[in-house]
Amino acid sequence: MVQKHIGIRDVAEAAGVSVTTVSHVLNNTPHSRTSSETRARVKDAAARLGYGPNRMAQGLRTQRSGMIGLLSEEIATTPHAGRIILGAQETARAHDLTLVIINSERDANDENHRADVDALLNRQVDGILYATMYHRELSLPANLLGTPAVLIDASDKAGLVPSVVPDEEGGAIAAVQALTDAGHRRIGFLNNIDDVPATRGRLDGYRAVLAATGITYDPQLVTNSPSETAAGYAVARTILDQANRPTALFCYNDRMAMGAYRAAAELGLSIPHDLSIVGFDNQELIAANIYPALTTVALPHYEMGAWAVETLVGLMAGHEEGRLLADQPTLIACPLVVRDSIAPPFSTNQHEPKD
Amino acid sequence: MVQKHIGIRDVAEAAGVSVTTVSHVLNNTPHSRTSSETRARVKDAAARLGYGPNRMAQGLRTQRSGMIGLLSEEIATTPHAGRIILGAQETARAHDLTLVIINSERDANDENHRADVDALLNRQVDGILYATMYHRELSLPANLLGTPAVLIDASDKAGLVPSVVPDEEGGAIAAVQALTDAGHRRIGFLNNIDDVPATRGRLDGYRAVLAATGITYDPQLVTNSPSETAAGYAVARTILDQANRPTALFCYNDRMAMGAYRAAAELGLSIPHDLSIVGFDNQELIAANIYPALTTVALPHYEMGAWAVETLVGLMAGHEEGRLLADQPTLIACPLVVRDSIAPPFSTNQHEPKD
DNA sequence: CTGAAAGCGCTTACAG
DNA sequence: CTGAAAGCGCTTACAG
Repeated sequence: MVQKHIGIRDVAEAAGVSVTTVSHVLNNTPHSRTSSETRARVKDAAARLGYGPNRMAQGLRTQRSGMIGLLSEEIATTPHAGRIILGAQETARAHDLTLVIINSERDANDENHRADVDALLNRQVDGILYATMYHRELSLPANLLGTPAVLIDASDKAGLVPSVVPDEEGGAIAAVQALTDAGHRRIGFLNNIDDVPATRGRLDGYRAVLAATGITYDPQLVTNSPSETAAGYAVARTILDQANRPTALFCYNDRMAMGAYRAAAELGLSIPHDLSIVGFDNQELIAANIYPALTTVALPHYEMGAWAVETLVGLMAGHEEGRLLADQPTLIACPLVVRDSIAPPFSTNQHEPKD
Repeated sequence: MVQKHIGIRDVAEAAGVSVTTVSHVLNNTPHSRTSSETRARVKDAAARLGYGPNRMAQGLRTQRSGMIGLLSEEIATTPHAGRIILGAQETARAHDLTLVIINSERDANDENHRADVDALLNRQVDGILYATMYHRELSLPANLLGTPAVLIDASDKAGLVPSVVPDEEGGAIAAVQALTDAGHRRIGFLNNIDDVPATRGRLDGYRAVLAATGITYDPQLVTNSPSETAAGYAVARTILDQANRPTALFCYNDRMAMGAYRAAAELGLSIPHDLSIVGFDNQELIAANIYPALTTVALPHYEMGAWAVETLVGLMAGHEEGRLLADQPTLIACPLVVRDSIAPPFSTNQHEPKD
């Protein structure tokens, strides 16, 4: 039942050649010549026996494992993780690289991170991807610096390692512009309260659109609160209770938008006709299932995973461009995902106006 | 900068002993004796140099890679994936095993699956975890059978490989019982329309509670529709429009429950006072953020991942118990997660009755 | 065009 | 109690 695993020697025997020759033809070794007749015999034998090279032996010999490690924080805590992994995994596979995933502990300290990196290093990974599960700045474990590495959804305080992050400002611009394009001038912004890049970038985007459209920035319309549904509800209630209330709300994330939906319902405001709402994150589960479906901005998780692997591959090949990328995080666009939560202001009739 | 990677020979030199001795003390080789003085010197040298064994060399020599492969379908399409991975990954780590993840294509056919398994086999994984992203029955690629393997959230038609699945019936019992315990007798069930184990199991659970409570099964109260929010809304509207409408709804999943929430709102029914609702899946993003927060049944993804690795480890060690598990899927409990969507029927006052 | 041989970094009988 | 040596399955100068 358990047939002995077949190796390169078995192929050589079956083809009546040396293992050297088998290796040459199967790897297409450059500068090696083999008669096409021999090549055929070898390939045939390999296929017939179902031979696949032992990657550990290969790796030991070539000093390249063909594996890259993905070190991620809270892999499962966030619904985003999957798409980063998917982007990294598919791109890795396209390069014939295997992705090894290691999850760092929730309350990981520097020592834990060191240990995680060491675990990967002992596995002889050729490079390391370091992903955090929301966009932030961090200082890296020292042992990461000896190996090709790239950061996902995080940037390196010291600017030594290339990193890729979402273009928060651009995403906010797309969101708010969708609102101004629909004719809104009084636009509330339920911002996060944490001092993270997303909070700053999305505010910048909001202000940029206002400025470009000639709308005066009104601090009354901007709030900072925890980025949770409950806080979103509370803050939306407050902001919508103003005499001259906004006709549209830009929410820091989809969960806050969910809270805003509830506030609107309680106030008898119909979305989008009495109130337009745009979110951020594009958490499908919420955005696509809430009623009406939420127009929001997508975080480019898949793309960041893919970009990171491509860049890592370049670094591993010793390309210099990779190193040049290190001092500035690379921004990936956050596209607007249009659903049903935006309409022109005061469009009290149930049907979209045809124009 | 790039210090040459240190190997066992460096440690041997530094400690003034042979590599054999280093290997013995670092691995705690059974039946090997080493003076405690030597042991100390070796350990000290290893620590000082920051030595970690090259796992590829180790693996090549011992014929065990210390890696297990997780083959998963649609790793990122579902929010569940993360918790399966997390459970598997943490358990693997506890056994000093590394998890290698490979994502099978969305429209994978048998040939693709064979190729995925081969990729893992070439990596010399010691065992394979095969996860589908929703509970179903499948036939396995032939090349999987030569290696220790266990199925997650899926069962093997041929009964050759151990598998772990959620206890759908038990979960449904917990859900419906929560309703009957609150005093409900007319309980609608918005079931899925697909013929999958969850559809059958959850219906069985529903009927079991009814039978145990002496409530006659009323087919009018049970629907089959796609398990989406929109269909959940439509079906809930219909079922709640009946003259003698149910006082509670058991929903196949949280998305359908979300649709039911909307139907209730439109009909002016306040949850939970006019209508109690219980869901299934415990998709945090929905269940915890919807208002009122949804009482639902959790799928034991983390636990399934952990169980699978434990079982795989047993299989790899050659334990016979593992093999015995193969003919019947192992069931893991689906616990009820109590939130705010259940109340006694006709509890029209806004405050919970104190008793 | 083809092959014999060394060696990647370990572990493990075996000898002393 | 300690060490010399073989060998895991490959690749790659090198020789012919």
